[in-house]
Parts: sequence; structure tokens; C-alpha cells
Amino acid sequence: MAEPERLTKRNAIRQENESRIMAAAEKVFAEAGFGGATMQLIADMAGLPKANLHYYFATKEELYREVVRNIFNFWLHAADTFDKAAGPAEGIGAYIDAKMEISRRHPDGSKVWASEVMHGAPVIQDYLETTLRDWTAGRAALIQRWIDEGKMAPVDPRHLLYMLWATTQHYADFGHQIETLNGGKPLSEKQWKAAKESVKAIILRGIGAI
Amino acid sequence: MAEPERLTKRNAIRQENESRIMAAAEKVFAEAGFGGATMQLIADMAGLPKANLHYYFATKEELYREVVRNIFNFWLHAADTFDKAAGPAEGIGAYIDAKMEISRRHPDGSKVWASEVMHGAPVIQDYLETTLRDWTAGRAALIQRWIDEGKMAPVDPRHLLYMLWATTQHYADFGHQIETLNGGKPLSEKQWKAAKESVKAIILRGIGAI
DNA sequence: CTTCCTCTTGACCATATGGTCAGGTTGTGA
DNA sequence: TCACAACCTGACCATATGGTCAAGAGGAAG
Repeated sequence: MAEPERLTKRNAIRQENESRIMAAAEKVFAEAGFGGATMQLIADMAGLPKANLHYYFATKEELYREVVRNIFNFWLHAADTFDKAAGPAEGIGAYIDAKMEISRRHPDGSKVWASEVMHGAPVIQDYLETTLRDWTAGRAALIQRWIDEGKMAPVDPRHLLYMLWATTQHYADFGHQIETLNGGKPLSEKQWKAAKESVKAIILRGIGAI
Repeated sequence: MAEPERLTKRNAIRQENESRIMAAAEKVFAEAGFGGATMQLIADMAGLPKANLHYYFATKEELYREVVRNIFNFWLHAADTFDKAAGPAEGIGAYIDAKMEISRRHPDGSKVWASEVMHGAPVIQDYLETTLRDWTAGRAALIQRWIDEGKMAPVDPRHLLYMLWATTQHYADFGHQIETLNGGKPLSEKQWKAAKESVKAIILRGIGAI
């Protein structure tokens, strides 16, 4: 597939610029939405002239597409914890921890993803129909197995997954609201820990895993 | 406050046009986001010339603000069920039902709200800091009382509220994703019922209310 | 050193969009 | 019927923005 990419100065510059642009784009898309984001603003934030963006990414759509794909892949891989567990308490507990950590560390990515899906997934519909669909079917089957083995209560695996996504991503997507309700301050280390524990406690007890 | 508004033909037309515009705006803002929405599209969808929009709503911001306020108030009132309950099973169960129903009937409003909050609540920040903060404090106190009375497990009321919001609104905001994972078809009557039951079962058991 | 290719960028263009306005139409109240 | 105000709208304008381009700077390879 991808060439090994020799370690020349050129390639270093290219990689550096592309990731600067991607990082800036993720932030701007998250804050302003696709329509509200401007190439000029992304360029400024990346510290490059606007024309240079168009050298690396021909169009705004293309840049956006790359950002979304990037996020999607990141999320998928972050969910590997799920499989390696012997039962729901560990598996789902670890999954909640992982997703909460992502919400904390990469809220912008989460927002871009949410925005993309809310607007009908114009650029990653194919991924939803293939990769995500397969991923979901696999985890649902695993959960069903746990149920059949009597390791947890008989809940609909799909709706459980939706609940996991919703609850964990909420801390990123609605972070501003949570911050406002927290007296205008971001959640502290302690509060994040409490959030994780609360979520895990309610859900794990809710599915009869503890 | 507001004048009783005599029932003249003028007022009827005004009201008709304003609600047509608001409905169209809600849909367009939900589908395209604030930045992606255009006054022209809203006008077309409302069946009015663009200049007429600006007669009723001076600017795009003003129209957007009205839409968001509208949604916010709708949501607040829809949560009255919460208070009238004797305990968590009824109170929170009814709240979940009500919010799921809103997600089903008014997904556009939910999306606009989500978008507004995700972008830092530029137009309803004051509401978050006053009305929503008070509302949240009140319900948190009520939940705490239930806990103190031994009617449910000792969970952090705030995080429980976040979980309720997240889970129920997810069915509207991420409706497209859910639909895709449902074979491309919207949830049926049966499936909506199952969703409600799943959510209620997990959460109510999770907080020790059943 | 020379050649070639990649990269950089200021200036520029076409278009879309929010918003304006003048003149016309319609309802209202006396 | 008349005068006034509310309402309507096609045409228009200023601006912002995505995208282009030609000329030049900077590495890479021989």
C-alpha cells in the first residue's frame, strides 16, 4: 500500500504541515461546524498562508473528509479493549473508561464526528454502512454471548451500545454545558474520575454485571 | 407582558408566517448547521420570498436565536413530569418516556440545540447560566432527597441527569447513525418502544429504583 | 554546478450570501 | 370612502469566501 516514505527533509516538512493543518482543521470544524469554518481561519491557526492549504488539500471538502476519517479510525482502534475481556464487568467497564478518556482528551474530534452524523453523514456514510455496521454487529454478538452465558441481564445489545456511546460522548459534545453547570469551570481531575465511576456504576449495575 | 393580540386577519397572517418561517428555519438549521444554512433556503422552504424573512426577522442571527429559545422552552416544560412523582421509578421513568418521545417527534429541535451547545452556546449562554442552572439544581436536590430517603442507590445526581439527557437525546441527534445500523430504516413503532424499555430498564435498575 | 521537482505565496477571480430599499399592495379603523 | 399603517417583494449592493495561478524559493540527485 503506502510507500515506506524515506526520511528526507521534504517528507518531514510535508508530514509536519499536514498534521498542523489537520489539527487546526479539527479544532475549527469543531468550533464552527463545516459551514462556519473558513479556510482562512484554519490557515491562520496552522500558521500557513491559505494558498498553501490548497496545495496539500485541494478543497475544503477534501480536508474535512480527511479529518473525519482520521477521527473515525481513531475511535475504532480505541475500542479494542472490549474484546479482550472475559465478561461484561471488565469489558464494558474498560470500554467506558477508554471512551471517557477520549472525550476528555479529544473533545474536538468527538464534536466533529457528532456534527457529521447529525447532518446525515454526507462524507462517511459508506463507513457507517460497512465498517461501523460490522463493528457493531460483532460487539452485539459478544454481548449476546455474555447474556446467554448468564453473565449479565438480558438487555438489547444494540440499545446498550447506543447508551454507552451517548453517555460517554456527551462529556465531550456537551462539555460546554457541563462546564457551565459546574460553575463555569472545566471538570477537575477528581470530577472526571467521579464521572467515570458514576457512569460505570449505573450502567454495570443496570445490566446486572455487578 | 405580551398583549392579548386581537384576532384580526393581520395577526393571523403574521402568526402563520412567523410559524412557517420558524418551522422551516428549525429544519434547515438542523440539517445544515448555522453556518451552512442560508436565508434563501429557509425562505424557499417556508414558501416566502427572502426579503419577507427579513421583514419578520431582521437578521439570520435573530431568527436563529428565536428558534433556539423556542426549543429551550419546549424542553423545559416537557420535564414537568419529573416533579409530580413520588419516587425515582415513576419520576425518572416518566422523564425518560417524555424525552424519548421528544427525540422521536422533534429530532430537528434536538439537533439545533446540540449544535448550539457544541459550538459554545453563543446565543443562549445566559439561559444556561440562569434557567438551566436553576432547573438542574432543583432536580438534583430532588434526586438527592430520594437517595436520602433510601428510595434509590446513592449516585451522583448530576451525572445521572447527564446520562438521562445524553441517552435520550442520542436517539434524535444520532438518529441517522441508528437508522443506518438498523438496515437503513427508521425505527418502527415497536423498536421505539423497545428502545424506551431498554433505556428505562438499564437506568432504573442501575440506580436501584427497581 | 545544474537540472528538475516539490513546495510556497501574494495577488487575483467568480460566486454565494446576508442584508437593503423603494415602490407597490392589502388590511384596518374612522 | 379615505388615510394610514402594516405587509410584501423584485432588484440591487457590499462583502466574504473557496479556489486559482504564475512566479519564485528551496531541496534532491547526478
